[in-house]
Amino acid sequence: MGACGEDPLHLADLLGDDPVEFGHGEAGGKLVELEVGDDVVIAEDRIHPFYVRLFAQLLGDLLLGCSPTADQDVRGHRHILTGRILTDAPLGGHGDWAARGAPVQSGAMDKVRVRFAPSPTGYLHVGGARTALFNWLFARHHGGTFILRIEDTDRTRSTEEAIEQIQASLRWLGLDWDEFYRQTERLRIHQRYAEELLRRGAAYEADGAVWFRMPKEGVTVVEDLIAGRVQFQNREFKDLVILRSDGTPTYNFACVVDDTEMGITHVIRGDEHLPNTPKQLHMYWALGLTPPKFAHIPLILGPDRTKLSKRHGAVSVLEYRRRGILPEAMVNFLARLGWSHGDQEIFSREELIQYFDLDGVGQSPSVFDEQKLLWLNREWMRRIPVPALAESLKEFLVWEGVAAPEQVEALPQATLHRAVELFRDRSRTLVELAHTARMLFPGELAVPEDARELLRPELAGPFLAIAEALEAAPDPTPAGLEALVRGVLDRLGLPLKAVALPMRVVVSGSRVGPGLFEVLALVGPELAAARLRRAAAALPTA
RNA sequence: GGCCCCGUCGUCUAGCGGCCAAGGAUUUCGGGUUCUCAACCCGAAGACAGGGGUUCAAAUCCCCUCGGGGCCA
Repeated sequence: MGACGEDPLHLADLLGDDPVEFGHGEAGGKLVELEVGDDVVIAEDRIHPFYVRLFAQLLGDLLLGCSPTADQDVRGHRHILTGRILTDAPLGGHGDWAARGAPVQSGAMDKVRVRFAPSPTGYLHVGGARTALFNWLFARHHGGTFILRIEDTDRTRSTEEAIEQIQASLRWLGLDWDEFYRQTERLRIHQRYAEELLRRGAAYEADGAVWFRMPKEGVTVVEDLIAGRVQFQNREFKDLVILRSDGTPTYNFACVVDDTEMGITHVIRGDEHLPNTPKQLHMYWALGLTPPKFAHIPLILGPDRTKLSKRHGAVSVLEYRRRGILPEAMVNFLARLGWSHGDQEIFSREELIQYFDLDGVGQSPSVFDEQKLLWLNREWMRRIPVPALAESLKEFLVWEGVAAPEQVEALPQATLHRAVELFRDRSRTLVELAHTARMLFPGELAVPEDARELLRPELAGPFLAIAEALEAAPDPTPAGLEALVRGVLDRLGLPLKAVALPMRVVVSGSRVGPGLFEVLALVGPELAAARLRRAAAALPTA
């Protein structure tokens, strides 16, 4: 279409009379005016730059037909799109801020938009999860938008399964995303930006690839929200490939383009990306764009103080789920790794959202300490409402082979709830809780090694007497059973101490656990009696 | 090898020049309580990497060294 230089074209002319519904959610709005001349101007305060760009993509051919213009000094909430390069309207930002080393102080800051951008080459590990969490918390704290962007440009190593895993991990942690993208779907956009760089002379073609020109003298200053001011000597830089000969973008370039296109305001990512930042800054500047703010968070280390990786054992988020860690505990733990709020240790999701900000993030790397995770997990086991915990427990009962699904379903809810109440104080994980719950189900309980010597032959008589009494128990409550058992023991002239521990072992399969009478009531007098009888028969004969 | 980042109890951290003979949490070890375990309560042990400055005063600011890590080659 040859709209350039001709009469202003109104949106209505392109799309009919009605204003177009555009975007969704809070960021959505209505386009009221669109002119195609030297510039395309969309005037609508409520619309976010991202959607403007999205729309521009729809009109891509039209825009590409225009003669490009220089970037405008954009003011207010107006978004000016040139024929090829699409720029947003950074509020109060000016191109030379980083050169001067002064962070952008925008009076009316754009609504926060952050992203988590994993490459789908494997499961989500705890380091990535922490980065995702910090981004999510930052977005939620500021009422902004959290974006999940899959960096799947490396097609040989990216898998669909990994994408599923990452999403499942984030969902489990309760980190919901507002927008979702995949990099491979955006190739054309990357190429368009590369063309713009070529046109501006900031890039050149060689060996079939497109190279970005890096400055070779002076210094580049990165004003990091966490690391502070970091200077790089430009003589260290070499030109870098931004588009490979096959047309795919390289990491730094794709990152800049996507962050621009998505209107990212804060790039919160791992410290390992800090050396990439000056390269990215120069690309923003070459494009006439105001860069987002950067916040590089210190890495998470393994016990050997090297970057956490597979070598350190369990690092997959879903692996911790399988181990019976609660998402509440994991989130709490991850948040406290590198971030703090005074002396507080336990944070609910709501508190984290309320308190989290970048000024609470430290500068030094932290070691992933499973001990503390386990402690937090038990704390959360005690805080979560019993019905919810019981619900989570059910799948572990099956996974851990404690009971068949139909057995789990057959268990009275009151029993399950009571069991959770009694056991959770003594369990650090749902897995432990599940194993403790084995006593609830019919079947033989193995006598643990450390309890063998408790089962002495002379207990046969008392066991049988108690079993008999239990079979006729009039009151199956803990108090009722206590009275019953104490009565039998009084008749036999035995102190409770003499049989309590062996009984617990026989009835529950362990020498540790809740109060004896709680256990009897929980297991039920019938099952308890059966176990006592079988034990009496199996006792070693003197 | 070059560049960059980091350095408070084993671990997570508070500390942002005087309130610190360094606080909390976890871990470990004692004690109390109980039929056992857990929980709970009380207690113990445990750190400003080292050296120079600046200052009346430094864990806090500056420099060097050492140590650890990351990125690139």
